[in-house]
Amino acid sequence: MTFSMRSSAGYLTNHLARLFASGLQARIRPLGLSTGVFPVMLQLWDRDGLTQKELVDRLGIEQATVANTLARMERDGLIERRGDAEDGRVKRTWLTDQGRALRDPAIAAADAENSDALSGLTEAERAQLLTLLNKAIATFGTR
Amino acid sequence: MTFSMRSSAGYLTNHLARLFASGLQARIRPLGLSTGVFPVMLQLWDRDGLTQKELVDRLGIEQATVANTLARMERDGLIERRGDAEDGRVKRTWLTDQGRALRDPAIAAADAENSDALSGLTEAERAQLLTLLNKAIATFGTR
DNA sequence: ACCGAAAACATAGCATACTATCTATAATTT
DNA sequence: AAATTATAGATAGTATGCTATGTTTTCGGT
Repeated sequence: MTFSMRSSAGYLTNHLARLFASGLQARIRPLGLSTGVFPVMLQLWDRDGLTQKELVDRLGIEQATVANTLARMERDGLIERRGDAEDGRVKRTWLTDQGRALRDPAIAAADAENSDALSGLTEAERAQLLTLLNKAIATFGTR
Repeated sequence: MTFSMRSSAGYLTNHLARLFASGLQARIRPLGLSTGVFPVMLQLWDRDGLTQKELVDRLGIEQATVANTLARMERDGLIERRGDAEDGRVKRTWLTDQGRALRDPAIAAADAENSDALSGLTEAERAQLLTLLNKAIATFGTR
Protein backbone atom coordinates (compact mmCIF):
# COMPACT_ATOMS: atom_id res chain seq x y z
CA MET A 1 0.00 0.00 0.00
CA THR A 2 1.37 3.38 -0.98
CA PHE A 3 0.51 6.94 -0.10
CA SER A 4 1.80 10.01 -1.86
CA MET A 5 1.69 13.29 -0.06
CA ARG A 6 1.65 15.14 -3.35
CA SER A 7 -1.63 13.51 -4.26
CA SER A 8 -3.34 13.77 -0.88
CA ALA A 9 -5.73 16.71 -0.78
CA GLY A 10 -5.70 16.68 3.00
CA TYR A 11 -1.96 16.78 3.26
CA LEU A 12 -1.58 19.48 0.64
CA THR A 13 -4.33 21.60 2.15
CA ASN A 14 -2.70 21.42 5.55
CA HIS A 15 0.67 22.32 4.11
CA LEU A 16 -0.70 25.25 2.14
CA ALA A 17 -2.65 26.47 5.16
CA ARG A 18 0.55 26.59 7.20
CA LEU A 19 2.32 28.53 4.47
CA PHE A 20 -0.57 31.00 4.28
CA ALA A 21 -0.62 31.39 8.04
CA SER A 22 3.07 32.07 8.30
CA GLY A 23 2.93 34.59 5.45
CA LEU A 24 -0.04 36.41 6.91
CA GLN A 25 1.47 36.29 10.36
CA ALA A 26 4.59 38.11 9.18
CA ARG A 27 2.47 40.80 7.57
CA ILE A 28 0.02 41.51 10.40
CA ARG A 29 2.33 41.06 13.34
CA PRO A 30 3.57 44.67 13.06
CA LEU A 31 -0.06 45.70 13.47
CA GLY A 32 -0.38 43.75 16.71
CA LEU A 33 -2.58 41.10 15.11
CA SER A 34 -2.17 37.37 14.71
CA THR A 35 -3.73 34.71 12.53
CA GLY A 36 -6.20 33.39 15.09
CA VAL A 37 -7.47 36.83 15.86
CA PHE A 38 -7.85 37.85 12.24
CA PRO A 39 -11.11 36.06 11.38
CA VAL A 40 -12.72 37.42 14.53
CA MET A 41 -11.62 40.93 13.64
CA LEU A 42 -13.07 40.53 10.15
CA GLN A 43 -16.46 39.79 11.67
CA LEU A 44 -16.23 42.68 14.09
CA TRP A 45 -15.08 45.15 11.46
CA ASP A 46 -18.17 44.16 9.53
CA ARG A 47 -20.41 44.42 12.57
CA ASP A 48 -19.71 45.26 16.17
CA GLY A 49 -21.43 44.08 19.33
CA LEU A 50 -21.81 40.43 18.36
CA THR A 51 -22.28 37.79 21.03
CA GLN A 52 -19.82 34.95 21.39
CA LYS A 53 -22.45 32.58 20.03
CA GLU A 54 -22.92 34.73 16.95
CA LEU A 55 -19.17 34.70 16.35
CA VAL A 56 -19.02 30.93 16.76
CA ASP A 57 -21.82 30.48 14.23
CA ARG A 58 -20.18 32.78 11.69
CA LEU A 59 -16.63 31.45 12.08
CA GLY A 60 -16.97 27.68 12.09
CA ILE A 61 -14.63 27.49 15.08
CA GLU A 62 -15.47 25.80 18.37
CA GLN A 63 -16.97 27.86 21.17
CA ALA A 64 -14.09 27.16 23.53
CA THR A 65 -11.57 28.33 20.95
CA VAL A 66 -13.48 31.54 20.37
CA ALA A 67 -13.71 32.16 24.12
CA ASN A 68 -9.95 31.85 24.47
CA THR A 69 -9.25 34.01 21.43
CA LEU A 70 -11.57 36.73 22.74
CA ALA A 71 -9.79 36.64 26.08
CA ARG A 72 -6.45 37.26 24.38
CA MET A 73 -7.97 40.01 22.26
CA GLU A 74 -9.32 41.72 25.34
CA ARG A 75 -5.96 41.38 27.09
CA ASP A 76 -4.30 42.98 24.05
CA GLY A 77 -6.71 45.90 23.87
CA LEU A 78 -8.39 44.98 20.60
CA ILE A 79 -11.86 44.51 22.05
CA GLU A 80 -13.99 45.14 25.11
CA ARG A 81 -16.67 42.77 26.36
CA ARG A 82 -19.78 43.95 28.14
CA GLY A 83 -22.77 41.99 29.37
CA ASP A 84 -26.10 42.23 27.61
CA ALA A 85 -28.85 44.09 29.46
CA GLU A 86 -31.59 41.73 28.33
CA ASP A 87 -29.89 38.38 28.84
CA GLY A 88 -27.50 37.84 31.72
CA ARG A 89 -25.75 34.95 30.01
CA VAL A 90 -24.68 36.96 26.99
CA LYS A 91 -21.52 39.00 26.56
CA ARG A 92 -21.23 41.29 23.57
CA THR A 93 -17.92 42.12 21.97
CA TRP A 94 -17.03 45.68 20.94
CA LEU A 95 -13.99 46.89 19.09
CA THR A 96 -11.78 49.40 20.83
CA ASP A 97 -10.65 52.44 18.84
CA GLN A 98 -7.33 50.69 18.51
CA GLY A 99 -8.98 47.59 17.09
CA ARG A 100 -11.17 49.56 14.73
CA ALA A 101 -8.18 51.49 13.37
CA LEU A 102 -6.48 48.31 12.17
CA ARG A 103 -9.12 47.46 9.64
CA ASP A 104 -7.71 48.96 6.47
CA PRO A 105 -4.06 48.01 6.92
CA ALA A 106 -5.01 44.51 8.06
CA ILE A 107 -7.27 43.87 5.10
CA ALA A 108 -4.59 45.24 2.79
CA ALA A 109 -2.13 42.79 4.33
CA ALA A 110 -4.46 39.84 3.80
CA ASP A 111 -5.16 40.87 0.22
CA ALA A 112 -1.45 41.16 -0.43
CA GLU A 113 -0.79 37.76 1.08
CA ASN A 114 -3.51 36.16 -1.02
CA SER A 115 -2.32 37.67 -4.25
CA ASP A 116 1.33 36.91 -3.60
CA ALA A 117 0.50 33.34 -2.70
CA LEU A 118 -1.44 32.88 -5.92
CA SER A 119 0.94 34.83 -8.14
CA GLY A 120 2.07 31.60 -9.78
CA LEU A 121 -1.46 30.89 -10.99
CA THR A 122 -3.34 32.38 -13.89
CA GLU A 123 -6.48 34.37 -13.22
CA ALA A 124 -8.58 31.41 -14.38
CA GLU A 125 -6.68 29.06 -12.10
CA ARG A 126 -7.17 31.35 -9.11
CA ALA A 127 -10.90 31.45 -9.71
CA GLN A 128 -10.97 27.69 -10.16
CA LEU A 129 -9.08 27.16 -6.90
CA LEU A 130 -11.54 29.30 -4.95
CA THR A 131 -14.45 27.43 -6.50
CA LEU A 132 -12.98 24.04 -5.68
CA LEU A 133 -12.08 25.00 -2.11
CA ASN A 134 -15.61 26.24 -1.51
CA LYS A 135 -16.98 23.08 -3.05
CA ALA A 136 -14.87 20.82 -0.87
CA ILE A 137 -15.84 22.79 2.24
CA ALA A 138 -19.48 22.47 1.29
CA THR A 139 -19.07 18.72 0.86
CA PHE A 140 -18.09 18.44 4.51
CA GLY A 141 -21.38 20.08 5.43
CA THR A 142 -23.32 17.23 3.87
CA ARG A 143 -22.07 14.26 5.83
CA MET B 1 -12.57 48.34 1.96
CA THR B 2 -14.24 44.96 1.89
CA PHE B 3 -13.02 41.43 2.42
CA SER B 4 -14.95 38.29 1.65
CA MET B 5 -13.97 35.09 3.35
CA ARG B 6 -15.48 33.09 0.50
CA SER B 7 -13.02 34.64 -1.91
CA SER B 8 -9.92 34.52 0.26
CA ALA B 9 -7.75 31.56 -0.64
CA GLY B 10 -5.97 31.76 2.70
CA TYR B 11 -9.15 31.71 4.71
CA LEU B 12 -10.69 28.89 2.70
CA THR B 13 -7.53 26.81 2.84
CA ASN B 14 -7.36 27.17 6.60
CA HIS B 15 -11.00 26.25 6.95
CA LEU B 16 -10.69 23.21 4.71
CA ALA B 17 -7.52 22.11 6.49
CA ARG B 18 -9.38 22.12 9.82
CA LEU B 19 -12.20 20.07 8.33
CA PHE B 20 -9.74 17.57 6.90
CA ALA B 21 -7.90 17.35 10.21
CA SER B 22 -11.02 16.71 12.21
CA GLY B 23 -12.22 14.08 9.75
CA LEU B 24 -8.88 12.28 9.71
CA GLN B 25 -8.60 12.57 13.47
CA ALA B 26 -11.87 10.74 13.97
CA ARG B 27 -10.71 7.94 11.68
CA ILE B 28 -7.23 7.34 13.04
CA ARG B 29 -7.88 7.94 16.71
CA PRO B 30 -9.07 4.35 17.20
CA LEU B 31 -5.66 3.28 15.89
CA GLY B 32 -3.88 5.37 18.50
CA LEU B 33 -2.72 7.93 15.94
CA SER B 34 -3.32 11.65 15.63
CA THR B 35 -3.01 14.18 12.85
CA GLY B 36 0.34 15.62 13.90
CA VAL B 37 1.89 12.20 14.13
CA PHE B 38 0.54 11.02 10.81
CA PRO B 39 2.98 12.75 8.44
CA VAL B 40 5.91 11.52 10.54
CA MET B 41 4.58 7.98 10.40
CA LEU B 42 4.21 8.22 6.63
CA GLN B 43 7.90 9.00 6.35
CA LEU B 44 8.89 6.23 8.72
CA TRP B 45 6.67 3.66 7.04
CA ASP B 46 8.48 4.55 3.86
CA ARG B 47 11.89 4.40 5.49
CA ASP B 48 12.98 3.74 9.04
CA GLY B 49 15.97 5.04 10.97
CA LEU B 50 15.79 8.64 9.79
CA THR B 51 17.41 11.39 11.82
CA GLN B 52 15.34 14.25 13.16
CA LYS B 53 17.01 16.55 10.64
CA GLU B 54 16.02 14.27 7.78
CA LEU B 55 12.42 14.28 9.00
CA VAL B 56 12.41 18.06 9.29
CA ASP B 57 13.69 18.40 5.71
CA ARG B 58 11.11 15.99 4.34
CA LEU B 59 8.13 17.33 6.28
CA GLY B 60 8.38 21.10 5.97
CA ILE B 61 7.70 21.44 9.69
CA GLU B 62 9.96 23.27 12.13
CA GLN B 63 12.63 21.35 14.00
CA ALA B 64 11.16 22.15 17.40
CA THR B 65 7.74 20.89 16.32
CA VAL B 66 9.22 17.63 15.08
CA ALA B 67 11.17 17.21 18.32
CA ASN B 68 7.98 17.56 20.35
CA THR B 69 6.02 15.26 18.08
CA LEU B 70 8.70 12.58 18.27
CA ALA B 71 8.68 12.84 22.06
CA ARG B 72 4.94 12.15 22.14
CA MET B 73 5.36 9.31 19.66
CA GLU B 74 8.03 7.73 21.83
CA ARG B 75 5.87 8.15 24.93
CA ASP B 76 3.02 6.44 23.09
CA GLY B 77 5.10 3.49 21.93
CA LEU B 78 5.06 4.26 18.21
CA ILE B 79 8.79 4.77 17.86
CA GLU B 80 12.10 4.29 19.60
CA ARG B 81 15.01 6.70 19.35
CA ARG B 82 18.62 5.59 19.52
CA GLY B 83 21.80 7.59 19.14
CA ASP B 84 23.95 7.27 16.06
CA ALA B 85 27.29 5.50 16.49
CA GLU B 86 29.14 7.79 14.09
CA ASP B 87 27.82 11.17 15.20
CA GLY B 88 27.05 11.83 18.84
CA ARG B 89 24.62 14.64 18.00
CA VAL B 90 22.33 12.48 15.93
CA LYS B 91 19.38 10.42 17.10
CA ARG B 92 17.74 8.03 14.71
CA THR B 93 14.06 7.14 14.84
CA TRP B 94 12.87 3.56 14.52
CA LEU B 95 9.32 2.27 14.34
CA THR B 96 8.21 -0.16 17.01
CA ASP B 97 6.34 -3.26 15.91
CA GLN B 98 3.20 -1.52 17.12
CA GLY B 99 3.96 1.50 14.94
CA ARG B 100 4.80 -0.59 11.92
CA ALA B 101 1.57 -2.56 12.22
CA LEU B 102 -0.55 0.57 11.83
CA ARG B 103 0.57 1.30 8.32
CA ASP B 104 -2.15 -0.33 6.26
CA PRO B 105 -5.18 0.66 8.34
CA ALA B 106 -3.86 4.20 8.73
CA ILE B 107 -3.27 4.69 5.05
CA ALA B 108 -6.69 3.24 4.33
CA ALA B 109 -8.18 5.78 6.73
CA ALA B 110 -6.42 8.68 5.05
CA ASP B 111 -7.47 7.48 1.61
CA ALA B 112 -11.07 7.19 2.80
CA GLU B 113 -10.96 10.68 4.29
CA ASN B 114 -9.59 12.15 1.08
CA SER B 115 -12.14 10.51 -1.13
CA ASP B 116 -15.07 11.33 1.14
CA ALA B 117 -13.95 14.94 1.37
CA LEU B 118 -13.77 15.23 -2.40
CA SER B 119 -16.89 13.21 -3.13
CA GLY B 120 -18.69 16.38 -4.18
CA LEU B 121 -16.16 16.99 -6.95
CA THR B 122 -15.88 15.35 -10.33
CA GLU B 123 -12.77 13.36 -11.16
CA ALA B 124 -11.49 16.25 -13.29
CA GLU B 125 -12.10 18.70 -10.48
CA ARG B 126 -10.23 16.55 -7.99
CA ALA B 127 -7.23 16.38 -10.28
CA GLN B 128 -7.44 20.11 -10.86
CA LEU B 129 -7.56 20.81 -7.13
CA LEU B 130 -4.45 18.72 -6.49
CA THR B 131 -2.64 20.49 -9.31
CA LEU B 132 -3.58 23.93 -8.04
CA LEU B 133 -2.68 23.14 -4.44
CA ASN B 134 0.74 21.88 -5.53
CA LYS B 135 1.18 24.96 -7.68
CA ALA B 136 0.33 27.34 -4.84
CA ILE B 137 2.68 25.51 -2.48
CA ALA B 138 5.43 25.73 -5.08
CA THR B 139 4.81 29.48 -5.40
CA PHE B 140 5.68 29.94 -1.73
CA GLY B 141 9.02 28.30 -2.40
CA THR B 142 9.95 31.06 -4.82
CA ARG B 143 9.73 34.14 -2.63
C1' DA C 1 -43.80 29.41 41.80
C1' DC C 2 -40.85 25.63 41.03
C1' DC C 3 -37.83 22.25 38.71
C1' DG C 4 -35.44 20.45 35.02
C1' DA C 5 -33.69 21.32 30.49
C1' DA C 6 -31.37 24.31 27.54
C1' DA C 7 -28.35 28.01 26.35
C1' DA C 8 -24.18 31.09 26.84
C1' DC C 9 -19.93 31.40 28.33
C1' DA C 10 -15.66 29.83 31.01
C1' DT C 11 -12.20 26.57 32.27
C1' DA C 12 -9.17 22.43 32.11
C1' DG C 13 -6.34 19.63 29.63
C1' DC C 14 -4.24 18.31 25.54
C1' DA C 15 -2.17 18.38 20.56
C1' DT C 16 0.04 20.85 17.12
C1' DA C 17 2.40 24.62 15.44
C1' DC C 18 5.50 28.57 15.84
C1' DT C 19 9.92 31.55 17.44
C1' DA C 20 13.69 31.93 20.38
C1' DT C 21 17.12 30.00 22.89
C1' DC C 22 20.02 26.40 25.20
C1' DT C 23 23.09 22.21 25.22
C1' DA C 24 26.07 18.96 23.34
C1' DT C 25 28.88 17.44 19.78
C1' DA C 26 31.49 18.02 15.46
C1' DA C 27 34.11 20.54 12.16
C1' DT C 28 36.97 24.39 10.90
C1' DT C 29 40.25 28.04 11.62
C1' DT C 30 44.07 30.01 13.54
C1' DA D 1 45.98 22.26 20.34
C1' DA D 2 42.84 25.95 21.37
C1' DA D 3 39.30 28.86 19.90
C1' DT D 4 35.53 29.60 16.89
C1' DT D 5 31.73 28.23 14.19
C1' DA D 6 28.30 25.06 12.69
C1' DT D 7 25.06 21.42 13.36
C1' DA D 8 21.65 18.26 15.83
C1' DG D 9 18.60 18.10 19.07
C1' DA D 10 16.00 19.72 23.38
C1' DT D 11 13.50 23.08 25.95
C1' DA D 12 10.73 27.32 27.07
C1' DG D 13 7.05 30.05 26.07
C1' DT D 14 3.09 31.25 23.36
C1' DA D 15 -0.91 30.86 19.95
C1' DT D 16 -4.45 28.27 17.99
C1' DG D 17 -7.27 24.54 17.76
C1' DC D 18 -9.84 20.58 19.82
C1' DT D 19 -12.94 17.74 23.42
C1' DA D 20 -14.89 17.51 27.84
C1' DT D 21 -16.79 19.62 31.61
C1' DG D 22 -18.31 23.41 34.88
C1' DT D 23 -21.05 27.61 35.98
C1' DT D 24 -24.53 30.81 35.51
C1' DT D 25 -28.71 32.38 33.66
C1' DT D 26 -32.96 31.71 31.16
C1' DC D 27 -36.94 29.29 29.63
C1' DG D 28 -40.72 25.74 29.49
C1' DG D 29 -43.85 22.74 31.57
C1' DT D 30 -46.35 21.44 35.43
